[in-house]
Amino acid sequence: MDKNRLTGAIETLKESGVRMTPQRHAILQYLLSSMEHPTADEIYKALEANFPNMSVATVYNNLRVFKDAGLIRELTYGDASSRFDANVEDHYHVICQTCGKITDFDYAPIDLEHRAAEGTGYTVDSHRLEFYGTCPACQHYKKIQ
Amino acid sequence: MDKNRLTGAIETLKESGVRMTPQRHAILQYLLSSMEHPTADEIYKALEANFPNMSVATVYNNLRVFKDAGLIRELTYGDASSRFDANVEDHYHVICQTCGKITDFDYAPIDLEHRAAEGTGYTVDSHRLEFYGTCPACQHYKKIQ
DNA sequence: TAGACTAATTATAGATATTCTAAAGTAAGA
DNA sequence: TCTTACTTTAGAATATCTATAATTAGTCTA
Repeated sequence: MDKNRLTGAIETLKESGVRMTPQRHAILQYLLSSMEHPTADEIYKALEANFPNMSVATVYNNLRVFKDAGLIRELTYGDASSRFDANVEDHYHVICQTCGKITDFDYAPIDLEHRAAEGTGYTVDSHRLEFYGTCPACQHYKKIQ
Repeated sequence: MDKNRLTGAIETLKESGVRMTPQRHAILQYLLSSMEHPTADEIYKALEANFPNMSVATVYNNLRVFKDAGLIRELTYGDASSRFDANVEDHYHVICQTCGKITDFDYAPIDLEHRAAEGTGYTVDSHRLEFYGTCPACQHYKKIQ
């Protein structure tokens, strides 16, 4: 993991008057090191061994704190639970419809917001674009079946 | 509502071996006549008067049946409950972040799926694009406040 | 460093959305 | 009409997430 991102994130939180606690540090570290866009429950389970007394509510509370501080993004898809992405740069996602894996797809943001605004009378300030298909692993699995 | 869409939908279901029941007919009719992208609960409440004994489970069951038959699409957003869209033609949505209203935005589909596939190794077969902002009514409301 | 103040964590209960189960009902073909 | 398999119903079960209250733990000040 990029150590600077963690220290930068801690710094950002400090500036917003958010205390650093062991649980917070661990959740943040896990999010920043993960490329897997984990759910709250996955984070909870991953840290359970090191924090046997940690409550699920703590995970949710802190995810909200991080989100409010602009450090992470919440992603909601068809499945029940939200996923969290520590990459807040502009990027799109490709999602495997077989296993649910989410992969980043870096691409220059499309320029359609003003057209959407014109076409509907809304003011538009952001957009979300996702691609659906099959990841390499699941393609392979389907082939050998 | 377009009567032909309803009869066409019933025909499609028949071909997939799905029986027509009064509840199914009502749910389908409601979906096809609604421009509001209703939630399961909204459908349930709307039909409660005519079907006092209908169960919520029936609404969910049938939405799944229709979805599997390709007659409707399920839309999931940040808020808790799914919305259902009987318009399965290619189109995008603009969503009001203040009141939750969802408006269709007809636009020629963007052509990025092959790039997403190249960039990630996935096979890509669909995409979803949404715009977020403020609807005309909420803009007005904010102005006069 | 001691004490006080405030924020964070924990455990638990609660809210909401959706699915499951088993029994009873019903559409549609023979 | 009869039969059979699919549907509906009611209610329980499950899952995710939030709210609450009590306890714990940082951090600030003297």
